[in-house]
Amino acid sequence: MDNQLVLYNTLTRKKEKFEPLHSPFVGMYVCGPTVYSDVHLGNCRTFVSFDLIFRYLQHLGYKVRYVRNITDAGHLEGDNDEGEDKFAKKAKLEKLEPMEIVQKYTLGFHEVLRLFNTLPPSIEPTATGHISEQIAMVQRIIEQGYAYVVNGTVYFDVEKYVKEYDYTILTNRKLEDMLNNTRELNGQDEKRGRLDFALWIKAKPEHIMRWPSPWGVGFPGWHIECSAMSSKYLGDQFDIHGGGMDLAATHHTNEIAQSQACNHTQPAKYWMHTNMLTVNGARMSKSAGNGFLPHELFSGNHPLLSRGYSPMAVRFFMLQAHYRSTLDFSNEALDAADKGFKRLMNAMALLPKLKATAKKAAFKVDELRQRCYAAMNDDFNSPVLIAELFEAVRIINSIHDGKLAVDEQSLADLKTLMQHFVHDILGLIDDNTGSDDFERLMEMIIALRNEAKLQKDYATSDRIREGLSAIGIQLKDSKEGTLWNKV
RNA sequence: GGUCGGGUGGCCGAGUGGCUAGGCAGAGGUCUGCAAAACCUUUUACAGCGGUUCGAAUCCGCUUCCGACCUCCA
Repeated sequence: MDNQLVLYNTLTRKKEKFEPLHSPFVGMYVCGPTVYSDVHLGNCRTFVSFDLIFRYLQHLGYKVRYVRNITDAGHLEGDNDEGEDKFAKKAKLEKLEPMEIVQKYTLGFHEVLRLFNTLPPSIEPTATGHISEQIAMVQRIIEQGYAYVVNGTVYFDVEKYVKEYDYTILTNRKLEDMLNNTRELNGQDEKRGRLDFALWIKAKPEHIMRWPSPWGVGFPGWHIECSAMSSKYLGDQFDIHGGGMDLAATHHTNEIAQSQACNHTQPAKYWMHTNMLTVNGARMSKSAGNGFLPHELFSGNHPLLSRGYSPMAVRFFMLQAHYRSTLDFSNEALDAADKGFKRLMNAMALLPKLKATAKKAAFKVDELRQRCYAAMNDDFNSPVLIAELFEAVRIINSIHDGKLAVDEQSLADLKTLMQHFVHDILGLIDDNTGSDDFERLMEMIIALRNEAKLQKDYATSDRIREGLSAIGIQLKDSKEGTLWNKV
């Protein structure tokens, strides 16, 4: 754990040395999806980014407890706690029970993240499974004097809170500005302050998802679930709290307020926020309707897409940008990433075939490894890491071509390096290989072609090559024999 | 309107004061029966203007354009 990892902390707006509260244990909480519709790609980017972080922390030897919630209750349409319940609305549309909606989209979410080769979190708690914890937390906030009850709904008292705590610590906004910019609430306003938000909401008669509470039948507010579940599984104070940047201003600001009011501690030491995925420069979002669904991207079945891209190519594409930068989506950019990814995977496939050729290698694996760690230690800079790995690709290809000397130890080190950084940390695997039968079939075809070549029957050998090319299989002749890969 | 973050070569995307990532695309070469792949070499940059400095893509100021948040979204 003696490493130089630094990460950007939204709380302080600068990079800080990573020092866990209770090393080697690390607690990390990431805000998960609200499962009332298909995950779109922007969501996936956030989860891929935190997967990279999770993987790297584990690689460094930390014992990470990664908690990522499933929001399956309490999230309302629109603002001001007066909108319709998202699950109830969707349930009506699809003529299903709200929990059927939850189940359907939770399964879909898991399937997509599996395709992206993200590791499952250590704990994946649901909001509906933690109603009593949320009620207890609301109760405690009331006891501490930071919340009030109006007609069965409990509101957080921001005005009281700001007297003792910094409400805008995460975004550095000025409170007056926020007050001036908050829209007037139309009609039946129960809140005392314009910035107050609901911790527990009284259920209207038609509301389906409802639970009894000390304040009557209702359901939890959107922000309280994360505070309740993070403190349950990670303690009142833990190391990393993450989520998309769009959550910082409202959701995370309110989470901090709730936890401070309840426990009088800042819940997380480091707050990490991932940037947005954009399409033609504009944020990909559910409401803008410019989002792709993952399966549309994989199949290419979308007006904005010229073809489909494999999940691993898309993961690679995402990791080629830093998690705090916006990433713009286009066919051109995806094509470029796809080719680069295949180049990397071809080198990975070549690696086991390499043999030591000399007593001393003509390159230094140690220096390369150090640069790889330096990249990741600098706030998980995967694009720089990938640039270093392409140096390794060049080395691997040159060894294979017989143009670069390598000794046993360097070769072994190179293999370990690639295994660690490509597979374990970046989480990239070749998703385009064939089955064993397919491999044997290709061996046979290549043998037939080589026989034809030996007999200078180029008409036949070219026919085989072109025929394979037409079905997307590329042959690569070299001194070591003929290799193939899917294009 | 307020707050914040950006504008890097044909495209994507790193890089915070000098040693000018990387991928894709383009050009030339080596290899090859030819090709592909691979390898080598190579062309296009730091929005504009001014300032600080021996030296700035990198720091400061102004201008301009774009985006995010402030309202559900990762």
